[in-house]
Amino acid sequence: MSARAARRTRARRGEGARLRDEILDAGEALLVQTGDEEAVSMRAIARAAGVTPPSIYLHFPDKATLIFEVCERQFERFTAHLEETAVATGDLVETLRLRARAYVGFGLEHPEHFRVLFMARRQRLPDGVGVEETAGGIAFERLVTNVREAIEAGLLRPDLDPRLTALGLWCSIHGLTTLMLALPDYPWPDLDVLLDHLAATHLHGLAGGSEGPRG
Amino acid sequence: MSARAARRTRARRGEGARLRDEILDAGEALLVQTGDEEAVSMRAIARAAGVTPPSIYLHFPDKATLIFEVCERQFERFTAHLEETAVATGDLVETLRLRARAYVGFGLEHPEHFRVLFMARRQRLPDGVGVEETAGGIAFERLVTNVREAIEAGLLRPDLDPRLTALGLWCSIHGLTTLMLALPDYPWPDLDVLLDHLAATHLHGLAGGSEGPRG
DNA sequence: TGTACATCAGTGAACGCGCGTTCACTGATGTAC
DNA sequence: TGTACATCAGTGAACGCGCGTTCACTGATGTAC
Repeated sequence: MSARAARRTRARRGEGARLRDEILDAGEALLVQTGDEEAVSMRAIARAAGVTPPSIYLHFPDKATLIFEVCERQFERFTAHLEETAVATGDLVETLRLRARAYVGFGLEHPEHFRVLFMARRQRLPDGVGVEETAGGIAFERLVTNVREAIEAGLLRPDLDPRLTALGLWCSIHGLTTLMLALPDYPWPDLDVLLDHLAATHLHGLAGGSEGPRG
Repeated sequence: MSARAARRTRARRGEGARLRDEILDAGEALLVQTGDEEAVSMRAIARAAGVTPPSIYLHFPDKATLIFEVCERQFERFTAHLEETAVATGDLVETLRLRARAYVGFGLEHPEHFRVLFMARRQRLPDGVGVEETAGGIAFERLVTNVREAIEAGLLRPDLDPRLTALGLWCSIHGLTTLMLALPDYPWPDLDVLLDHLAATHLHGLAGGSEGPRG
């Protein structure tokens, strides 16, 4: 049951960077397979990549940098997954629902990836990099835009602040996902029932038209 | 800067259980001080308690059990904090708001405690213990009751399912807390603004009366 | 067409470390007679 | 009032382990002449 990969054929001259990708792949695979961030050691990664530990240092200065890059990749995959799903409809509110479903779905299907992205000790940003430039920041801006368009189209109340409203949606969906991951023993209702309830809660509060709020 | 405690005076006969509490205290303190669950080793706990590592085994069979008990204590403290806050008013909806504020407040003030409670690898339940019997389960039942009473008092729509509604509230508040902890670099709006927005979103959707939902 | 040499992608062995846990023990405290 | 002894709350040294990282090296690949 060793996780040792097939014997690697050594890269040819000028192709040294090939191992770099293989190391990232191995780190990612280990994260998912073991489901344990602590189990992802330099030695385990080297083993999985079919290489000796010192080889990793030809491509990464230390473990922290390696793990950070593995997470970055994951985040890009996550946001790509969200965007793929979100463009599938022209209905702005329906798009919001699909976005929510995709978010929860990713979390439940890739719990360890999700954990690394959002439940890690602290999301480190490299110096000089603003939140707006990160994959996560960009994805959130798309959600803000989605909400703003829904407001402008009259689907949501005109007095809403798009950013605040997007944050509120994010909180609900993120909370649902993390709670389901953290407390798997809880007798959760059916996911569709939960999402429908959240959608109804938000929409009946946010929806424009004659049945608006008293205030 | 050693974390070694003052030299302990040995417990008298029959008072051996004293060290048990001191060990739990030390574990808890370490968790908060270092802010790192991995830094809480048996040796570090022994050091902080002013005792040698083997002494711990007089009171706990292994590390997993010790850490589990530290977390249990934390959870009880957390729920006690929630209940203290929640009984401070007779207004049911206001009580819900206070509950939310207390929840977020606890998370932001005790990030490591909160992390251990909800962001740990997997919340383990001892065999034969149901969720309803845990401190967390009991606290959630109180929230359900709070919501049910608000519905019965006509403060929330009569067609709402109390449990589902309580879950929805929990998701929003828990999501807000975990996101603020996970992404401290994000330019978060003022907490009061956020909570007011979430309250408005939920209330305008959940509130009973003439402006109810179309469905 | 051959050969000396530089470069490059790795290897193998070792470092010092802190970890969870075990084992045989010590020495103060209390009790029986 | 004294003393032998059981009990109890710990101690000190050691175990085997996997970790991140370093260091000197090897040997295949390509290049200059």
